[in-house]
Amino acid sequence: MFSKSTEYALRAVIFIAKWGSPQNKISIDRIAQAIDSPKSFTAKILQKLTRDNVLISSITGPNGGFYLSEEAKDSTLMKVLELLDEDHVITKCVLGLQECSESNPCPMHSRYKLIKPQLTHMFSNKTIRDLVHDLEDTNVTLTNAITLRKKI
Amino acid sequence: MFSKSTEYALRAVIFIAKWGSPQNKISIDRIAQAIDSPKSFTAKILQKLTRDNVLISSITGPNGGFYLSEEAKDSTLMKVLELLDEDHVITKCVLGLQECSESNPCPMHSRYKLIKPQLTHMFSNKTIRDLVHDLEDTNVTLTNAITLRKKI
DNA sequence: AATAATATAGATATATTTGTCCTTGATATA
DNA sequence: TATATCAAGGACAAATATATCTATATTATT
Repeated sequence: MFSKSTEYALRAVIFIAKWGSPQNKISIDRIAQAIDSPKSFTAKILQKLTRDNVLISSITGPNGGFYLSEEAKDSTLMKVLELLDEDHVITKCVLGLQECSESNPCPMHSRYKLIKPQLTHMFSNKTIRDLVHDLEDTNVTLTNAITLRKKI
Repeated sequence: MFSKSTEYALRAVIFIAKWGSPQNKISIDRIAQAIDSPKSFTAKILQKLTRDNVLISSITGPNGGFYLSEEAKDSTLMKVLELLDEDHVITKCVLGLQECSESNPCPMHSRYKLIKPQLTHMFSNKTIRDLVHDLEDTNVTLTNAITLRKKI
């Protein structure tokens, strides 16, 4: 559904939000290992998400790394999609028509219009803080188990 | 959501099913113009869908072209996704984890599992015949109006 | 049999995505 | 102030997706 860039970004943001804080920043090495993504490529993606410190914050130097401010944790994962210009994956016509709408519908429009809001809702109705909180007492994962096994 | 290849394929199959028959085959020129897609590229994609005449049938030579047999019209659009190996767009983990499952869920799993079956259903609960029939008396489109305007 | 119209197939070109590497800049700490 | 540790940024490389072009095979019609 999403590009690899976006998949990495979503996983990274959740990981950073869960384990990072201004007092405990997370290095790109740790992030890439945790979410099983190519390090340098992930670094590039995170750069887009740190622009203007809207979502992710970063600090260089020793004990530097990435974290989310408490304010940033009020954002939703939809913010990630927007910053990467990938929200169109959800919002655009499934048949790729540029002007698909209620008055000029594609053959799938009447059906997809019932699903689209659910996808939007899925990424926008919970703050990152809530999402991470939900995860605290579950066995949820962000890593490919198959990769973990290789590393062991 | 889908690749351009898949978007073109879905639009093409619907168009061919609506206007084509063994007695009235549709040329690639007409298809590409109707669905607003690059001709040669679309031809390549249709080749994949004509393998073994599973979905689209084709005949070379004068008055040749593409059509769907009555049997093929019993298929669903899910068949297009399968033939192009794009059903994973719907079925795979939204965060890109290879082993995301009920027992090893990603943070979005519990939410996406409610939507995934609806997406599958959307592409598999109606035959292409039914879909085309639904379209007969509606103002549904398969073309980018903006492109139409350019051509006029 | 010749011709024209069609899809098929292969080669190539272009654009985009994904990925790596190396240098630079920033900063905490010794 | 020197050094080590971190992200930022730029250049490049590889893989994949998208697109075009040309030649070939098939077939209906003349």
